[in-house]
Amino acid sequence: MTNPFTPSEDGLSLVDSMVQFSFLVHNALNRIGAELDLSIIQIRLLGILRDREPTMQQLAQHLGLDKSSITGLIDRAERRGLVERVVSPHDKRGFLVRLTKLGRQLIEEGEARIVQYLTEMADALSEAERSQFTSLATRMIFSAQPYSR
Amino acid sequence: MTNPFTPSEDGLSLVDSMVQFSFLVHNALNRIGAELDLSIIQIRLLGILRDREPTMQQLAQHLGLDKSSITGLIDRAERRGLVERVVSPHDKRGFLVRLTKLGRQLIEEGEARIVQYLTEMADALSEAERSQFTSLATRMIFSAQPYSR
DNA sequence: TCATTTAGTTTGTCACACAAACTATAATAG
DNA sequence: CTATTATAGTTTGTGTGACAAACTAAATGA
Repeated sequence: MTNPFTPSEDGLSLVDSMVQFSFLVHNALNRIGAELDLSIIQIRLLGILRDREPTMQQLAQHLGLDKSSITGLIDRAERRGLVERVVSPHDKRGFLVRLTKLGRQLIEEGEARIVQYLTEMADALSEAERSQFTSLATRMIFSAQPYSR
Repeated sequence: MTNPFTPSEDGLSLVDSMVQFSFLVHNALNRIGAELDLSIIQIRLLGILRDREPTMQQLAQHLGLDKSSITGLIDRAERRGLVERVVSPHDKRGFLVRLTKLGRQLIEEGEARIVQYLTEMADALSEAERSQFTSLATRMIFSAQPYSR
């Protein structure tokens, strides 16, 4: 195996290409987020809220985080006016978390930039190759074991 | 565009598949790292050191971090005995950063597990499809603009 | 009604990232 | 060959993000 964590000049192995591709996309999300003052976890948060109004609990599950992490995440987003806690109609202990107008604008702008950048990135491929890639990646995504050991 | 930040059940768009694939790999690195008490940034650090003895400066560039972040990163790794600072022979201000035996063992074990998991993930594809994927991903990697705006 | 879950917060701890100010050495200009 | 400037790295201060354990208040249910 060649070192998968540093760019070598050519001829990547399968694993190298998977890792480096992942970092490439991840770094792009990072930088695009930074332009809008959003971290990756905040992008994911707002992305989830785009079409959902989950409880804190459900957010924790969606994001794979501890509930105590969600408190802080929502606190900061709420302080910035991106999100609001709405007391749950059927459970006075809980909240529903909802995007504000500002939050919606921000995530829409962010997603637009992400789509643009990633689409440009995929311009290196032909149309046929792009759907090839989509199909191969999708198959790995849906067959992947939720890593355990 | 469908929401790229939450798994939908099927028919991913190109951008969705890129983002989700990236998260899938990233999460795997995270969890595998956690088994060995390594963060992703530490995995990258040790990975770089596998075949290099860079200065702090050069590490900052490799990792795309501020030099002050490197100080802390190396401090923690050194405290754990994974890495050592060696005074640079030609510049008494600087250091070379070097893997210790323990550090080398750890990154080798980590990389082995990463290779294993990602290889399994790619088992969803045939041999021909795997090289397809490698080639497509590699082309995107090497043609990617270092995102600017 | 009393005991137990459940939802979320608080507190404390740590990693990571940055920027600005700082120290010490190196390099360069006069 | 000194005086200035640049460079390498650390320190300090700030903020985000993550976790675990202890806690509060509401809901459930025996």
